[in-house]
Amino acid sequence: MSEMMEQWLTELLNVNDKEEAKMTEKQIKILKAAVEIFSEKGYAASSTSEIAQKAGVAEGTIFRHYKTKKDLLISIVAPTVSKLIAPFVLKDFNKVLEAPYPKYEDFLRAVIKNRMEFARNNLQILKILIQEIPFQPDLRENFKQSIGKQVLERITKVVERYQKEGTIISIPPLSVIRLSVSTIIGFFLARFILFPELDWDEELETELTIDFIMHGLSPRYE
Amino acid sequence: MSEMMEQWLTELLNVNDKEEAKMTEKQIKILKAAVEIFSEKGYAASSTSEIAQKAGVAEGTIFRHYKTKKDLLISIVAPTVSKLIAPFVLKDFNKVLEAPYPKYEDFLRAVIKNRMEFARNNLQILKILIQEIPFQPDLRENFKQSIGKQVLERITKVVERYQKEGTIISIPPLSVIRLSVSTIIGFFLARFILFPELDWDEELETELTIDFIMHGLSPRYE
DNA sequence: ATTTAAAATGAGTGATTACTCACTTTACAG
DNA sequence: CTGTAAAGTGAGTAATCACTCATTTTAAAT
Repeated sequence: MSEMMEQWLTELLNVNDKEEAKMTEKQIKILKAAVEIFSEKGYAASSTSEIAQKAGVAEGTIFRHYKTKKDLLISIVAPTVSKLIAPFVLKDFNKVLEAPYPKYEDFLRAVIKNRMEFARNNLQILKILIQEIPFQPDLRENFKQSIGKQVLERITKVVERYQKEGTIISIPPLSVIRLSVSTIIGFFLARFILFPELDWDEELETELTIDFIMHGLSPRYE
Repeated sequence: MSEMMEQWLTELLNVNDKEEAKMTEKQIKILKAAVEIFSEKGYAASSTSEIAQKAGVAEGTIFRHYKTKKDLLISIVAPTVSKLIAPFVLKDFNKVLEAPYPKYEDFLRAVIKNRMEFARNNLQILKILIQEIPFQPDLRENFKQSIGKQVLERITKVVERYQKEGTIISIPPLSVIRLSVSTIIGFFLARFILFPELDWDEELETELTIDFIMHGLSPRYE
C-alpha cells in the first residue's frame, strides 16, 4: 500500500517537467538569477538591474520576456504551486486511498516523504512563495482556490473515512487537518529553513513526527 | 497550580509598559502608522513618505527620531521580541515549574492561553517580525540569542524533568519541543493569520490542541 | 515677557527604481 | 547568400527612494 502510493505520488511530480522547453538560454539564466536574489533579499528588495547583472544579461532582456517585475515573480512561483499540490489533485487520488487496508499512518508517511523530497528540491522557490503570499493578492487567490476547493475537500473526506473506521479520533475534520499539517509543516520549516545547519537524523525525526501525529489523533480510552 | 502560573505569567507582561513615556505625540503617531503600513505592505515595500503622510507628519520628523528606516523597524519589533519571550526569561521560571504537582498539560495550557492573548494584542507587529526575520540579520541574531540561550535551555530542562517523571515519552527533548511548538504556532497562525475570518471555537480548539500534544507525547504501551 | 533647547518642517539631494525604445545581433527558413 | 522575425541590447525616462538641513514652531523654564 505504502509503496503503491509513493510510486503514484512520485509519478506525477515529473509530469510537468517539460518546462524550459521553448525557453532561451538567457531566459533560463534570468529565472535562475531571479530565484536566487528573490529568495535571498525578498521580492520587494530585489532590483531588476541586479537580477540582470547576475544573469549576465541586459536589463532590457528581462522585460522582453516578462512584462513587469511582478510578472517575473508569478512566472517563478505559480508553476511551483501547481507542482506542490499536484499529488492531491490527481484524479486517482481517491482510488489509491480506498485500497484494501490503508492506514492514516501510511498516508502520512507517503505524503511526508514525498513532499519532503519536493521541498528539498524547491527550497528557494518555496521560500519566495511563503514570503510573498501575504502581499501578492494574485498568488494568494490562486493558492487559496487551488488548496481550498481541490485539496481540502479531498483530504476532509479521507479524514472522515478514517474517523468512521475508528482509526482516528472524532473531532472536527478541519481540526484533524490543522493539527496534522501544523506538525508536518513545522517539521519542514525546522528541517530546511530554521535549523538546516543541525545534523538531522531525518529518518528518526520523520518517524517521531508520524508517531506523534498518530498518537495525538488516536481514539481516547477512559 | 494553573492559576498560579497564569497569574505569574500575566504579571510580567505589563512590566515593560512604561514605554511611550518620553515620546512625543507625533512620535507615537509615527510608530502606529509605521506598524500599520509595514504589516500591510511589508518593510521593503513601505516608503517613509507614506508613513509620514499616514502619521500626519513631515517626513523629516521621522528622521529626527529614527536615524534610518531600518532603525524605525527595529524600534518597533525589538521590544515586542522581548515581551514575547519575557515569561520564559523570568527568574522565577524554575520555581513555578517545580511546584508540587505540575503537569506538562498545565504548563502547555498556561503558555498557550497567555501567549495567545499576547498574539491577539500584537498581531501586526508579530506579522512584521515573522516577515522580516529572514532578511534582517540584526533581528535574526537578537532573536536567536534570546531564544537560544535563555528559553531553549530552560524548556529543555522542563521537558527532561517530565520525561524522568514518566509524564511524556522519552525522545530527544529538542524533538519534544519541536513537535509542541509546531502545534502551538500552527494553531496561532491558523487562528490569527491564515483563517481569521472563520468563527473559531477558541476554547474547544485550545483543548483539542493540548489534548493532541499530550497524547502525541504520552508514553507508549505495547 | 524672554530665553532656549527640543520638536517639527518641507524643499531639496543624489541615488536608485522599474520600465521603454530605437537599434543591433542572432538564428534560421527559403 | 538573403530576408525576416525574434532575441538581445543599453542608454534614457520619469518617478520614487531614503535621507539632509536650514529654518520655523512649540513649549516649558526663568
